[in-house]
Amino acid sequence: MLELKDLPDAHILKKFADRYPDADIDRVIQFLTFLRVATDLSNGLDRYLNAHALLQGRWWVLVLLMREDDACSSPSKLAEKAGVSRATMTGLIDGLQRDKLVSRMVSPKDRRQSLVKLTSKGQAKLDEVMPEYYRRVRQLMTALTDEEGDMLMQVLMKLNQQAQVFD
Amino acid sequence: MLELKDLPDAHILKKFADRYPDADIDRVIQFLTFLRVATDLSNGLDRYLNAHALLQGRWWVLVLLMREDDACSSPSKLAEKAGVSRATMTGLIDGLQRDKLVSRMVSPKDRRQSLVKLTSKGQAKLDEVMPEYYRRVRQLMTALTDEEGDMLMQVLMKLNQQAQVFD
DNA sequence: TGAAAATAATTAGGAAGCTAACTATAATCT
DNA sequence: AGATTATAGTTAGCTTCCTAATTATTTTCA
Repeated sequence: MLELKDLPDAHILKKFADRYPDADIDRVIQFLTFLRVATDLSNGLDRYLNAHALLQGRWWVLVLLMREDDACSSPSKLAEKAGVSRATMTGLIDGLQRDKLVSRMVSPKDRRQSLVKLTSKGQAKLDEVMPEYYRRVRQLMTALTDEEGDMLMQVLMKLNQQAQVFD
Repeated sequence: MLELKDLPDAHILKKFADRYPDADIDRVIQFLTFLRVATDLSNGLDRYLNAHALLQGRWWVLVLLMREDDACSSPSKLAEKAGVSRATMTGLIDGLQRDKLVSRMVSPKDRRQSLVKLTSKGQAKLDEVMPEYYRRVRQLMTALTDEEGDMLMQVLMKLNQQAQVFD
């Protein structure tokens, strides 16, 4: 997306502002910086997970399964909770099953449905990854004061309410 | 990643906190909410661009080219500015060239290098997409007060300085 | 009851991202 | 000058995401 270091200089900004008078430079920079910082943090998380032979999408499925009392869910529920399509969830579960971190069986109650279950190997993988993950998130977020943290949440909620502006 | 609507309830949080005592719930929620809102906004931008037969990666290459005085750059410079690998940039340029939005030629000065140039069709595509893009970004970001906008940038810079916590 | 509609999961095909390996060219350094 | 090293770009093979189409099963309702 955008490297923070090379935000456009005044000369370039003028060129864009002349051609596109609706541009609000400060707000565009806020928007792009927001996306860029989030992308960088997401990539950082991926690097950490990768060192444990996991990736963000698959890791999140394990976390969602651990949330369940019986460590069990269905692909469509997981897809909805993870915010991805059911087709994507099929692929994530395929990979996890290949690595034996989850098991898949047909639901006895509804033969259309699968039941995905966290295996003991999957739980062990979480136990390997989560403590250090939590320590690093704490380290990251304590860069913010409590007030900044609260403000950030408030701002995120406001932006979330505007999520349909692009539709 | 995480649906804002189904953040874990107290019962689940206790389960995780018991097993992983280093978890700092509030900060984890801040972190995950940040990634989720950014993902949703990025997907919104993609939906908008998609309606104009563009996608975020390709669109950004066009924007970077328009920033140049001669509408011209090389794949590796573009990759660095866009924050993607050179291999990814090759693919983005392939797609743009197929749609005749950019042209590619070998540099006469250094035969290893390519020169990528925004075509008039590419500029026309930007002129089609950018005004409405700027209006929507303005609409999105004016949900924040000026103070909130300033605070957001300050927070983003702080988080950016911590980008190496996952290494 | 039996046809139509809805639901769950998958497959197919494509985009955008990555690393690692490869080719071609240019620069450097004995 | 010639061998080595560095640089620019691409290719190959992988993951993660998407939409649209397909298959199997269940539900609905005429």
